[in-house]
Amino acid sequence: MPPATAITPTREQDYPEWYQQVVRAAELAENSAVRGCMVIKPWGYALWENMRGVLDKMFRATGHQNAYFPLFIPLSFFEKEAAHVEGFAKECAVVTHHRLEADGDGKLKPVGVLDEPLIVRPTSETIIGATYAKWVQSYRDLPILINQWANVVRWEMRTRLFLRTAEFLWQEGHTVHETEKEAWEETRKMLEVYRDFAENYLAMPVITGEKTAGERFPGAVATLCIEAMMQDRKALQAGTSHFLGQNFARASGIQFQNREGKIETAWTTSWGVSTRLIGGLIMTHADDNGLIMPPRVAPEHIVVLPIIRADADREKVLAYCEETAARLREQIYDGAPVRAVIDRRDLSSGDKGWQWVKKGVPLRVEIGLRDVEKDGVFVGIRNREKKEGFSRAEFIARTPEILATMQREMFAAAKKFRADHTREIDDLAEFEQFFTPQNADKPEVHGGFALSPWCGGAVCEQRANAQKITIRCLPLAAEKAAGKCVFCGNASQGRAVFAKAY
RNA sequence: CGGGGAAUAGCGCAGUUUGGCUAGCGCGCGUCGUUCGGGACGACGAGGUCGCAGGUUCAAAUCCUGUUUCCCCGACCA
Repeated sequence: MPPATAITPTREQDYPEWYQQVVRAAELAENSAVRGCMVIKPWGYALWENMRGVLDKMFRATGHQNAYFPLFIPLSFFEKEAAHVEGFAKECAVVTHHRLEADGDGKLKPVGVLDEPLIVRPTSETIIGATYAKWVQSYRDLPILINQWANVVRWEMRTRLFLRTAEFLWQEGHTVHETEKEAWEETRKMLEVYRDFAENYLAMPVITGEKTAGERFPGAVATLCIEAMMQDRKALQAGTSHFLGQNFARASGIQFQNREGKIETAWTTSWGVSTRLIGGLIMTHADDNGLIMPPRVAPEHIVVLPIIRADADREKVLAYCEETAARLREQIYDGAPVRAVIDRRDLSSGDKGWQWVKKGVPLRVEIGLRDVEKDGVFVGIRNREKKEGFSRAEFIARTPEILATMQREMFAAAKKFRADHTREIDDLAEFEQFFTPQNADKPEVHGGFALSPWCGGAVCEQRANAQKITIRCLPLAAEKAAGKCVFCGNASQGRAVFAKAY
């Protein structure tokens, strides 16, 4: 007997373990021999490439260019911004030597101590800032609008595939502006790009908001973020856009002569999303049978599965599959040809089908002799229960629409889930009850987003933190006069999103 | 980094307490045959320096020391 679900355990039985099993069953990534560092497998990397492709277009459309800066940052650069140092020092990988020599026992040991240690970038504000300082002399040199696709390293104590790895892939935008206003506009504009991408491509609803002082990027004046709700109702910070004020410009010496001929310090921003988004995508959409890829970023839209009973049928069925795949590829979905593959592997059809279910390919098209004879196809739509029969012509013609519908349904389902587990809470007892599991020994999935009035005070924020609840953000859309702080009863600044988080 | 658990074939595990024949099982993998529309079956077969390094012993997967990696909880964080 096969298991009732393709993934064991189910989300309800053991959510963290379910997550890992989905990553593995979908062949997205696996752990490597290096502590905290993952191998991203072809299916996972193809997903990342699609995500990257979309984001890259969006960055270009908003006037940005790509460039590349060094992996290593001289320690002295890093020391320049005090808050930044404090925030990242504990998780820096440091290069102290530049040569290996064999010792007597046939082992290699590092020799050649560097005069100045290099840190492996945890983020690139300082090295890019130092470069920009040379590039900027006049207001005519501004703005600088640059993005970098790169890997960064943060030596985290506890890692989880995609969600928090020691090395991860990301993009980091770094911009320089003449005025505070312009830098703020950039910060908000890029947050909006992230929201657009998360919701319209990943089908992952997000709340846009501003971080509290305690949750801010080290060295930033303000950090804006997009926050998503995972299926265990915890929050995931899915992207950030920082208004850095003049802090980093001052530290790096980014100055320019303004229109009046006076020397001024520039205004900078930085913004990033990472492979963590893949973790978010999984925890937003995957079910107990594995991953479900949102069509717009799926590595393949369709897998064609030939069902061959007898050798005599093989040629006929395969020819029909080929023709079907070719005609599918002539269809345009989301501005590009539909991505379809045929899985010719000689495996039993059930096994093969389940592999694709777990990988989350949006549409599985099963084709056997029966379909060939009646010019039909039998289609599994990954976010639906039942497989459906179509005439071939109808299915091919409707494929773009089916994919678009699926994308829409996935977003709607995720949005409903979030709404179902979001509550406005004004009362402290209710607040605490909301975040307390019924079964303390083996906590069940509970809680969600509490929209509660907050006075803006760090003391009240810490009262929440003590219960592992954090203020995810102050939503940009929040109404202002929202009553009394749920903790102290003082006048609130507006409702904050409280949640347990990754 | 603190607490807990783990590492034996690709995956999941037994064996370790009480050291002792040639280290087993299920799935997967290979070949052949029968199959094939929601996880097929039979026969034969391949695959392991028991995480790594030391030590104790006539003898180590098993005992001791160190170390690496993974998982869970906590602190920290994208």
